[in-house]
Amino acid sequence: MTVTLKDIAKKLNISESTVSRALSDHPRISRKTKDLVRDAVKSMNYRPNLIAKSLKLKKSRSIGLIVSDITNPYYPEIIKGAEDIANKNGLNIILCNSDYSPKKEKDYLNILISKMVDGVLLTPNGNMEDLISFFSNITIPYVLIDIKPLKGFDVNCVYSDLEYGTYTAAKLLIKEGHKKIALVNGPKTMSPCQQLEKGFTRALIESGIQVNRNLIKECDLKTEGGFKATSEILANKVLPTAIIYISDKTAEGGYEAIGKAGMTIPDDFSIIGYDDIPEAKYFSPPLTTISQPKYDLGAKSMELLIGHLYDNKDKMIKKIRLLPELVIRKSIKSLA
Amino acid sequence: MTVTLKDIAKKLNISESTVSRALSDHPRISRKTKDLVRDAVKSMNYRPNLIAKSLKLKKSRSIGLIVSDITNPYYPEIIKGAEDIANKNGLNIILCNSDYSPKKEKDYLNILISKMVDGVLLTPNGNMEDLISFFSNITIPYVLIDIKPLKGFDVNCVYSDLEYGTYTAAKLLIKEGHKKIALVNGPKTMSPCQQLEKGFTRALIESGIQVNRNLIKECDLKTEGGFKATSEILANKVLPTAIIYISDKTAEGGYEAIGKAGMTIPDDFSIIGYDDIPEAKYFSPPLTTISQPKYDLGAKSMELLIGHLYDNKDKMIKKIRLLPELVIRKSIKSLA
DNA sequence: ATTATTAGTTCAATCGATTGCACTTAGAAT
DNA sequence: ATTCTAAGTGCAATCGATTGAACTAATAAT
Repeated sequence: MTVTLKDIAKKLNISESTVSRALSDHPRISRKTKDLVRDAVKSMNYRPNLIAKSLKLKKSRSIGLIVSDITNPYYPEIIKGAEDIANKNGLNIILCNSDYSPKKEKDYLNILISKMVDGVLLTPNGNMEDLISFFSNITIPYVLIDIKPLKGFDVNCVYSDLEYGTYTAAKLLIKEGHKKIALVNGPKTMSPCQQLEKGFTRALIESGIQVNRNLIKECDLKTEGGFKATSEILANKVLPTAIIYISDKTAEGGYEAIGKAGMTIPDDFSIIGYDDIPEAKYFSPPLTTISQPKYDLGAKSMELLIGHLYDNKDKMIKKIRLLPELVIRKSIKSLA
Repeated sequence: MTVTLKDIAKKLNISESTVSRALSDHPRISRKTKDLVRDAVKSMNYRPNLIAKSLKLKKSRSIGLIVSDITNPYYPEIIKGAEDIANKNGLNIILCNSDYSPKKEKDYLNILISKMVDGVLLTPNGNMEDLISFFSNITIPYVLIDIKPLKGFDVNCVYSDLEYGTYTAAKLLIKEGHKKIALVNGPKTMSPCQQLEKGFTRALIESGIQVNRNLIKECDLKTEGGFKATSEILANKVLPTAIIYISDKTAEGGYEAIGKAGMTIPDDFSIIGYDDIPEAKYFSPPLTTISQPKYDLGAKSMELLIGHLYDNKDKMIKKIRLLPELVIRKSIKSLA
C-alpha cells in the first residue's frame, strides 16, 4: 500500500540503510546512488513515515500548544505568532483548548507527552504551584505565556508587562493635563490586577499626584462590572476627568454608564481601555486602549522554546518581558 | 529515563505482552495480574508511548486541520467546533495555517500524511481540480469545509448554503415592504458569488418582483470595494430602498458611502450584511446580517470525518448542507 | 489413567526508519 | 605481489507497543 524505504531498496537492489543515508545526504554515499534514490522516491511517490522516524530519534518535531480559549479574540494572534515561527523551523503545532480548566490542561499535557511532542507552549490557568509541580514530575521543555512570573519559580516564560501598560496610560493622561484619574480594576486578589494598580499608582506618584482611593474601584471582568463600577464613580462628590479600565469589555460598560448619566466621551471623561479587542475601534467614540503584543507573545515564546530544544544556546531559564502599546483613538481629550 | 512496558514487565516479572493486554483489559488476563499492572503503572508513573502505538496500529488518533487564516474571526469558531468533537472522541488536532496559499496547503497536507494523521479537515483555497487530483494520489480520508461542492466531484464536504442566506435576507426585506433591493456582490467569476446572486434573484422572482440589473453591482471584497459599489448605486436615477452586501466588510464600506452622501441608515436605506463579524453589532446602527453557522461547520465536518474513519457506518460520500441564519439588529426599517 | 479443555501467559514478528560497526572492493603505497 | 586506505554499502539492533500463535498447567471429561 504505502511505499517504504524497503520498497525503494528492493527496487534499486540496494539496502535500506543506503536509501536512508542517500536521503539524508550522507557523505559516504556516492553521487550516483543518491541520484538513483531521488528518482525512485519521485517515481514511486514515497513519503517518509515521520512517526517511525520520531520513534527512533525520540524527536517528533511537533510542539504542543495549549490555549485557554481559541474563540477569545485574544488568542488567535498568539497562535499565529507561534505557528509562524514553528513553520519556519519545520515544526508542527498540536493545538489544544483548555477551556480555562486546569484539569483539561493537565489531561492535554499528558496526551501531548504521550505523543512525544518536543516541547509545550501553554497559557496557564489556575494555580501555578500545581502546574509547576506537575511539570516537575515530567521532563519536557515548556514555556508559559502571558503570566506575570511568580517569584520563586524558575520557569521559562514570555509575558506582557501589565504594569507598564497602566503606567504609560496614566502618564499620557497626566501629560494631557488630567489630574483626577480613576482606575476601574478587577478583583484585587488576582495577581494581574495588582500589577495594573501598581503601574497606575506609580505614574501618579512620579508626577506628584496624590492617589485618591475613592477613585480606584474593583469590578468583575464583564461589561456589567464596568457599568456598575463606573456608576459608583459618577456618584462621587469629586468627579475624575479620566478613567482607565482593566479591559475593553469593562470600558464598554463605562461607555454605557456615562451615556446613561447624560455625559459624553471624551468631553466629560477621557477613557482608556485595555486589550484592543477588534470591536474597540467601532466604539463611539473609538476607544483609546492599551494593546497587548499578542503576536509577539506567541512568536517569542516559540523562539524561546526552540532555542531550548534544538539549538545549542545556553539553556538558562529566561523570562522575556514584552511591552503593551498604547493605541490612540478618539476617547481622550487634552485639558492642556 | 522514560518508563516503558518493558520496565513494568521486568518489575512484575511477567512479559511485555501480558502488561500490554492487562492495560487494554484483555479478557484472558487474570484480575490479579491486571491489578498488579495498574498499580505498577501508577507507582512507576508510566505513560504509554502513543508514537510507538501509532506506528504499530497505523492509526495516530490525530486529525489534521488546515484553515486559511486563524486570525480571521471566521475561523476560530470553526476550529472550536472541530476541536470539541475531536476531544469527545479522544482525538487530537494538528492545526495548520495555509495563509490562503494552495502551495502551503499542499505542503501541509504532505507533512500531515507523513505524520500519519487519520484524516484531514480543510478549508480549501484555489483551484478545486488541483486539490482533488492531489487527493486522488494519496489515500487519506478528508472532508472539505465551507465550499459549495463543485458538480462532478465526489468529495465529502460540509458547506453553508450561501444561496439560502441571500434568499432569506431578500425575503425578509420584501416582507417588510421593500421592492427596490440592491445587491452588492463579489466578482461573479467566483462560484460563491454566483450562489449569492442566485438566492437573491430567486427571492425576487418568487415574489413577482422584476430583477433590475442596475441594482446588482460587483465589487472586490474589502471595505473600499463596498464603498465604491455603493457610491455607484447612489448615482442611479432610481434609488433602491434596501441593499444586501456580500460581507459585513463591504457593508461597512456601504455605511461610509451612505453617510458621506448625507443619507442615513435605516431611514434612507435598509442594509443587510453577511458573516456577522464581531464588529457588526457595534456598527452604527448595529448591522443586521446573515450569520454563518461557523461552529457547526467545524463540528459537523469532524463528525462526518470520524464517521468515515472509525465507525462502521456506511462510507458513502456525503455533502452536508448547513443554513446561515439572519441576525436582526437595527439596520433595516419596515416600509409596510 | 488418559485426553480434552480452558485460563493465563509468553514468544517472536512486526510497524518504518536510523545508525554503529563490519564488510567488500578498488586503487595506492610499499 | 602484498598490504593499506578509503570509498561505498550492508547487517542487524533498536525505538515502544501490539498480537497471532504456541505453550504450560490445572481442571474437567471420558
